[in-house]
Amino acid sequence: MKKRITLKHIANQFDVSIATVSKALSDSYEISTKTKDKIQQYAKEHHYQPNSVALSLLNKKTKTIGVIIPNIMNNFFAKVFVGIEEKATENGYSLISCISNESHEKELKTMELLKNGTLDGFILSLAEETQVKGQYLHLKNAINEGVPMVMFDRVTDEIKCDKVIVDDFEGARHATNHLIKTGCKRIALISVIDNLSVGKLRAKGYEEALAENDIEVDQKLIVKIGKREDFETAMKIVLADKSIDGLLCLEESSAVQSLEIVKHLNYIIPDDISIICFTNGKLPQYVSPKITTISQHGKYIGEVAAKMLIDRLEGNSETSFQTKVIKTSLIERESTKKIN
Amino acid sequence: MKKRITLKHIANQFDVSIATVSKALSDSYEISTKTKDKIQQYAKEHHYQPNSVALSLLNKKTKTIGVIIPNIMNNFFAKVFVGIEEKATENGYSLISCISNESHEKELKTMELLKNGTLDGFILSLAEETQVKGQYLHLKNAINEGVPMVMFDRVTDEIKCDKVIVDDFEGARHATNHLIKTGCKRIALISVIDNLSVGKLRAKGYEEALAENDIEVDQKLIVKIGKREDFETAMKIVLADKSIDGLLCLEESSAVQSLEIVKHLNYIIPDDISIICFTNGKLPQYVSPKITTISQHGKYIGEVAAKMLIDRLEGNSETSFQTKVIKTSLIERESTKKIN
DNA sequence: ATGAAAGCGCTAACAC
DNA sequence: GTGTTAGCGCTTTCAT
Repeated sequence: MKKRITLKHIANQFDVSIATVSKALSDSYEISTKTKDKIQQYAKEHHYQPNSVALSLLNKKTKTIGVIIPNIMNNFFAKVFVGIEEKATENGYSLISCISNESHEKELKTMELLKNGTLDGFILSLAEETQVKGQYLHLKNAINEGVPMVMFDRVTDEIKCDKVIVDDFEGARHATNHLIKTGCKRIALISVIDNLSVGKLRAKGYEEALAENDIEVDQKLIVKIGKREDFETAMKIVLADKSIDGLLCLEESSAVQSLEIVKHLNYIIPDDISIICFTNGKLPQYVSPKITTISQHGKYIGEVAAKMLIDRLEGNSETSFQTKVIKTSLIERESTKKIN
Repeated sequence: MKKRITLKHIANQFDVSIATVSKALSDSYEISTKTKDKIQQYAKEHHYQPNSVALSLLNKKTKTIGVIIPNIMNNFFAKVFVGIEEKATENGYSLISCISNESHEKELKTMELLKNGTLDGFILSLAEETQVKGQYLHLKNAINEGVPMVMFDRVTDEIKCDKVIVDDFEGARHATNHLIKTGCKRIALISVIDNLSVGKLRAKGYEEALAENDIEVDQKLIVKIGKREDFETAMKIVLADKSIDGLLCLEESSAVQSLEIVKHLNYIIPDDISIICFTNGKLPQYVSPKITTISQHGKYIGEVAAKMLIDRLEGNSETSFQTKVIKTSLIERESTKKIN
C-alpha cells in the first residue's frame, strides 16, 4: 500500500505544526481563514483521510461490531445478517463478521480473538455445538469483562445480556392451530433441529396447540431426525401411517423434501395432507405447490439486534438487559387448505 | 466496556517499566526469569490481551480484509463468502464485510469509508448498478492509492488488479453442447442478468456452441427478461414456440420458475424439454425433477480470492496482476437426458 | 537485567 | 492564530 498522507506531511508542507493542521481540517475557529483554506485545499487534493486506527486508539472506540453467525447459507441467518448490516451502516458502524459454522471451537476462538479492542461489541447466535454441549464459558467471560453483547435466535438463559428472539413457541402453536382449523386431525411434527433451543420451543408450541384442542399427543407423530440419519428413509417410515394428514416441519429443507416424498406417494396436497414449515426462504416459494410458511422476520430481527447493541454502546439503553420477542407471521400458500 | 488491562497497569503493579513488561510478555532473553515469571503469571491471571488497535497503528497493518458482496441472499455469493472466510481465518485475517446490495452508491461509500487504514486490502465483486453504469472511478482511485485488491466474478477490464473469475463462456458452451448432444435442437437462452458481465459471457458461450454445431442463432430464442418484467408472462410467450426443446437458464431462480411453467404446460422433462441452469444452489436440487446445473464452485473461488489477496499483502505474489479462471462443472441431474 | 525515549497518527488542553 | 505537550497502548533501539 502506497504510504498514505498524514497530518505530519501536510504540516511539513506548510511549515506549521501538526496541531494547526488538525485544527484547520476540523475547521476550528482558532485558525485563520487563510491557513485553513490552503490546508483544506491541499488535503482535498491529496485525498487526505484521517487514519481511523489512530482515532480508534484515541477514542477507545472502533465503531465496529463483531457478528458471529452459525451458517450464512441458512436463509434465516442470511436475512438477519442483511438486517444487521443495514442498521449498522445507517449508524456508521462496520461489521467484522465470522461464520462459526456451527462449531463451538470456532465460536470460542473468534470471541477470544476479537475481544482485544478491535470491536465495540458483539451480536451473535449460538453454534449448534455450543448449544448441544451447553458450554458457555467464553460468553460468560466476555460478559464479565463487560463486553457489550446482543444474542439472537439461538440464545441461552445462562448468559445475561440483551437478546432478540423469535416467538417460536407461539409460531408453532399458531401454525398447528391453523392446521387443525383447516381440518387436519393427525399432525406430525418433523424436526431435524431438536438439539437447538428453538427446535425445542417449537415442539412445545405444537404440543400446546394439540392440548388446547383436546388432541392427545402421539409420540409416534413427533419425529426427530438426526443430521446423520437418512431423511428420506425416516420419512417414508413415518408416512407409512396413512392417517397422517398434516406436517409441521421445523425448517424449510425438510419441508421441501417431505413435499417431494408425499407427492411421490400420490397424496394430493393440501387435500390429503397439509404442510407448514418454519423459515420463509426461497425454497418453499419456488416448489409446487408453494408451501405455507412461518416467517420469522429475519431481517427485522437483525435490525432490532443491531439497534439494541448500538443503543447500548452509545448509552441510550436501560441499565437492565432486555429480551425482545419478535412475533412470527403465517404466510398462507398452497400447501394448506383455506379456513372454511 | 470495563477498562481492559494494559502493559502500564502491569508495570505499575510491579514497579517496573512498560518496556520491561512488554519484553517479559514476549519472553525476551533480556529479562530475568524471575521477572518474566511473575509478570507472565499476572498477565494470565488478569487475562491480559494486547490491544490490537495499538498494534495495528504500530505495524501499519490491521490483518483485516474488506469484503464487498453484491447480495448475500444469492447462493453463489454466499458460498464465495464462506470460502473467503475460511481462508482468511486460516491465515489470521478478519473480515470486514459489506453488502453493496447491488447499489453503486453503497459500494462507493464503503470503499471510501474503509480505505482509511482499517483494512489491509479488499475483495469485491461489482454491484449490478456499477456494471450497468460503468462507473469505476472509486476503484481506479483505490488502485492508484495502492490499495491491494482482488476482484471476483463480476469484474471489469478497466481495473488492473488480481482477479478470480468463473469460466462463464466455457460453462455455457459446455452446457449448450451437452443439450445438443442429448438431442436438443431448439435451445432457448433465458437471461435475467444480461446487464452483468457474466451474463454476456454466458450468452457468448451459448452462441459459440451453436456455431460449432452449425446451428444458426435464432434471436427469438435469446430471451432477455428485465427485473421489472413479469417473468411468468414473458416465459409463456417464449414457450408459445412449441419447437423449443431445451432451456439454458443463466441463473437458478429463472430455471426453477421455468420448470414450473413448463410442467404446467404438460411437457415431460427432460423428454420434451431439457433444462440446465447456472448456480448450483439448493433450489435446483430440491425441486422435482432435479435440475442439471453448472457449478461455479463458489466456495473455491472465495478461497482462491482470499489466498491471492493474502499472498499479495504478504509479498508472496508476482509483481504483475493475475487473473485466475475457475472452470465450471456440469452436474447432471434429472432435467436433462443422458448421453446415449 | 532494566529503563528511557521515540514513534505509529491523531486530538485536546494549555501555553504563547 | 499558532505551537507545545501529553497521551491513547504498544514495540524497539539504545542507553545504563
